[in-house]
Amino acid sequence: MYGSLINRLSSFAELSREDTEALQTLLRGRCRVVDAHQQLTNEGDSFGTVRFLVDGWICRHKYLEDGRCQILSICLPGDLVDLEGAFANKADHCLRTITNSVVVDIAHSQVEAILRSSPRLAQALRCSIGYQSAISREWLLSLGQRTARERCAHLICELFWRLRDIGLTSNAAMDFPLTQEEVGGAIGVSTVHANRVMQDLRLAGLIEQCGKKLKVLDLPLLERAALFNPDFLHGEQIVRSSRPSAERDRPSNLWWLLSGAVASEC
Amino acid sequence: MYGSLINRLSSFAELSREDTEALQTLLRGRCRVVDAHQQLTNEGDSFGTVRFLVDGWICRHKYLEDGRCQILSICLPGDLVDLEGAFANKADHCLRTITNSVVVDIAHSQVEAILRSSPRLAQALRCSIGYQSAISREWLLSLGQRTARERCAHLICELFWRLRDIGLTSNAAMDFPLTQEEVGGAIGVSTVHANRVMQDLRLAGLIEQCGKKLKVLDLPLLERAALFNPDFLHGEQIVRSSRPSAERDRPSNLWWLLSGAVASEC
DNA sequence: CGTCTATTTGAGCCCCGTCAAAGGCGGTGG
DNA sequence: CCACCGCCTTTGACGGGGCTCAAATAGACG
Repeated sequence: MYGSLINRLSSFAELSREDTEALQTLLRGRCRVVDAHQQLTNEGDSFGTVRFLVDGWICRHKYLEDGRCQILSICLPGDLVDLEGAFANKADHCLRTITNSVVVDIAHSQVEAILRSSPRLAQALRCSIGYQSAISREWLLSLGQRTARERCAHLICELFWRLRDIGLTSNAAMDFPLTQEEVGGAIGVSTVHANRVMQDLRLAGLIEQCGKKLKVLDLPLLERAALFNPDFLHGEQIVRSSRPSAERDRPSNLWWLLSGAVASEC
Repeated sequence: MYGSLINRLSSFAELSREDTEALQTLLRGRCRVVDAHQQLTNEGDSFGTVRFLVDGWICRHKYLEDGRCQILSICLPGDLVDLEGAFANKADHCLRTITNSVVVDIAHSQVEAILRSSPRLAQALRCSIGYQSAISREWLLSLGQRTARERCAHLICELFWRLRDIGLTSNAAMDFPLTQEEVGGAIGVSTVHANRVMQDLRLAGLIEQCGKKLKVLDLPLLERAALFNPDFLHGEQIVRSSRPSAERDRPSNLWWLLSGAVASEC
């Protein structure tokens, strides 16, 4: 049940048996099932809890006053959804399920308890924040500089790698529950144009779609069409595997400093 | 000398006399002057220090392999530039000065010391992170949904409000050192089109430019042309003024929790 | 006063948005 | 099992926003 969540966090830090068990205890019985296409959060809501996405796809999006809507990011199983809660009090954007989803809302005090008990989980969450902001920067680059075709290819590459990292691909096949309207909202083009671009990628033999499934027929070519740099998703993991454990647990970065400052008040 | 920095941080938390003095002591004699258009950081650099922008304008930007380049954000005096250092080990983007600038590189240990001494400074930095990611989300919305004219107007509004918040406007006038190439890089259009759009705003009587100065002739109209929502920049400040101090200093959010977890290791 | 950079202007083209309508496909009810 | 309905996908035509190439003008600086 929590496999993808554990997988995701494990890719950021080597979780011990106690860590995963503590996580499972925390989540057990708290899961909430939400139907597809449900609004989870609205602009102006305050962050009361931390939210884990255990299963399903969710998107964060933001409206212009005239109704235009941009998807800011797509959350996959294992993602921590309300990271902004750490740095702001009110949401400036919305949250909506794409598929049927399983989410867990956890009171801050409980996350606090479990994080206190495991520096490795704290490390995993820290990496998760860095990971998601790296993706945001890549989306800025996409929306500003890539063509619609490149953006679409890039989105598919990103989702493919992210799903692969959490074990949700089988060979070259993956779930792809996004409607073309959602693809358009993510890559900043109209629904009609999203359709034409997806068609183009199919006709070029790069991908194949059947229902809500997508198969990557030629990953190298797709990545070339996307100007995709696979490293951008794996900055954290790379660090993980290239450094001895002791050093990795004591990163010389701001996180520690700011943490220390706050901790001094306790 | 450090006025804008103190101003900026003061807008996020009520700094005491000791806080500002400690900041000044930390910065005194460490300032480094950098010419305009200098590369400060390259992709792949590791984050060794925390960096404050004391004076000047800096931009963060990211390249596509074929040379296309998108500006991710613009840093103004008082901004903390290397926030990513808290969440990643290597930079996935670059840093370049727009104007002559004054920056301070501070070793992590020293920031740690000063933050330990002041929870209010830690609060200010936390808000700074939230502030900057709110701006990033707005840029995503801009690049994805606004037209070039709206994006350009929005950029000007954003910079105007941000400069005003740190006391760097006089009435409706502000510095505007961006070349049209940089404007284009920020709003995701070609230099030529950035020129036409700026001209359009001038002809519409919304702004006036003279050298590196820009005057907002009709702020309400400019904001309408930008679909600008002034709240988006002031989420943190609003919280600040609408809550009693005691409660504000003890935000019930993730920041504390993650901090606590790391602190438990010390 | 010459040089370099930034701004401006024009022409032509193509990417992509809009509008409109025609399939496809799954689900629901009879 | 079929008919119907709503949602999603697909297709076409047309117009406009924005890109490219190219060249002229204006400023900044030594």
